[in-house]
Amino acid sequence: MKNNVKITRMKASITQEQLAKRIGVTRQTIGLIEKGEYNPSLHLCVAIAKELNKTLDDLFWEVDDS
Amino acid sequence: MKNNVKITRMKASITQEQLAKRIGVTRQTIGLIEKGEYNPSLHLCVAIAKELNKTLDDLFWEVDDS
DNA sequence: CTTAAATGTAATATATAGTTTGCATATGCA
DNA sequence: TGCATATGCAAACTATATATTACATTTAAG
Repeated sequence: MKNNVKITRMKASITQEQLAKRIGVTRQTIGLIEKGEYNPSLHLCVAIAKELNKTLDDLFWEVDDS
Repeated sequence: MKNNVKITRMKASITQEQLAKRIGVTRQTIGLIEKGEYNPSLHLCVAIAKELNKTLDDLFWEVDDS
């Protein structure tokens, strides 16, 4: 479950807590998603993408470690 | 939870059951996702997209009824 | 060296995604 | 008419995403 949430959030200069609050979810949930330890719901993925002005593909599609 | 799974699957000329089996999920799950009554996991969305040779955005991003 | 903010992590609880089974209905074909 | 395939639907069950609470760790600022 590798994804680009962490790097995108940091580029936007907001904290996990700020992102979580705007989406209506817990800080822990954001943390676990960024760590790749969660398999988030589509709803959540869409909410995160919209809040970060990205699309699903930007954040969650074929992400490679590099 | 509107999406393009049903129309894409039908264009590919496969049944719900075939798609489900290839993905490793139940027919009912595919049916409910197509009906928009489920909030599927990211894992599942990715599996469906790959099986249908589409991306997440193709199937699940800002889908409009028309 | 403190203090506060940001993040990691862990236990328990709750909501819901996904399974299993089974039956109903529609449609195409012999 | 009768049979097989594809889909809809519903109840009860299991697995897991997410919440809640709380504490530990890091880092920057005073």
